[in-house]
Amino acid sequence: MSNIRTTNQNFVNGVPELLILKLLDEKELYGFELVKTIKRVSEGYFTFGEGCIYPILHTLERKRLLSSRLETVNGRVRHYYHATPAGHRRLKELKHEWSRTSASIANILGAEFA
Amino acid sequence: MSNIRTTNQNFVNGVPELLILKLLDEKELYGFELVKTIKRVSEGYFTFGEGCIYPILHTLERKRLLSSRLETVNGRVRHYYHATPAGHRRLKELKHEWSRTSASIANILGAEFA
DNA sequence: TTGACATACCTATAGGCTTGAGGTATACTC
DNA sequence: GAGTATACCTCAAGCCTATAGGTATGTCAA
Repeated sequence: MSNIRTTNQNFVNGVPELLILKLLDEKELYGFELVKTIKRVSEGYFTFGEGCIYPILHTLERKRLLSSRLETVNGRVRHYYHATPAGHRRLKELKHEWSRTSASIANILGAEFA
Repeated sequence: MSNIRTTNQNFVNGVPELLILKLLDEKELYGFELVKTIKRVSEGYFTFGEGCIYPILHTLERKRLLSSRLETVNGRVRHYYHATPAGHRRLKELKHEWSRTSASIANILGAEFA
């Protein structure tokens, strides 16, 4: 309500999880790369920091919606994540939920009730 | 993420404020009526309880985005709320924000990045 | 006349999610 | 040797919604 946020604004609740599952359902990415990818594919509109993304990755892995593997590149360790079949199903659910929510709001905003 | 909610689900952050401003920009409503109206116009999809709506009404009034008047009907007091010009402007902002967010998500969900 | 239910207002606690600010460590470049 | 980019991580604070209460009046049926 009182917006002290300087990066993202309203309506982003749940969006990080949706985007993470969407991107990792298609392609394996590591955390740092994912943070940048979300910014890039949204053309700078969504800026979810590492403090937002990393904990979600850990939670989703714990819930077996993501699987991960380690790879060392140039002396630095990368955690690559990928959606599991359960993660794929969860993505479908979230997309459906998003689509219903989005349609409801569009419907209300486009109508006159006076 | 871990959804313990039984009524609304994800993606509703900021939606109550948006809908309140939208409805009260068109027509004067009292709190209790507003709660039912949101449920009705969303065809039961959004169910924001009084514990969610009343505090937002108070905050928006304090910020001069809503004005109110009292009316006693059948011995019961009603607080009628209506959007002020500032509330109208805020609604325009939120609609724009919603539309940008919605478009960004639709764009990402509809594309392939693999 | 009592009890149940709807109306109409309100508050408070708890919980989830994002933000923002940190911290650690390696590699590369100037 | 300092600065910047990479790559991981955690934590406190803040915001918002959900849920569960509480108060009080009016109506209607038993």
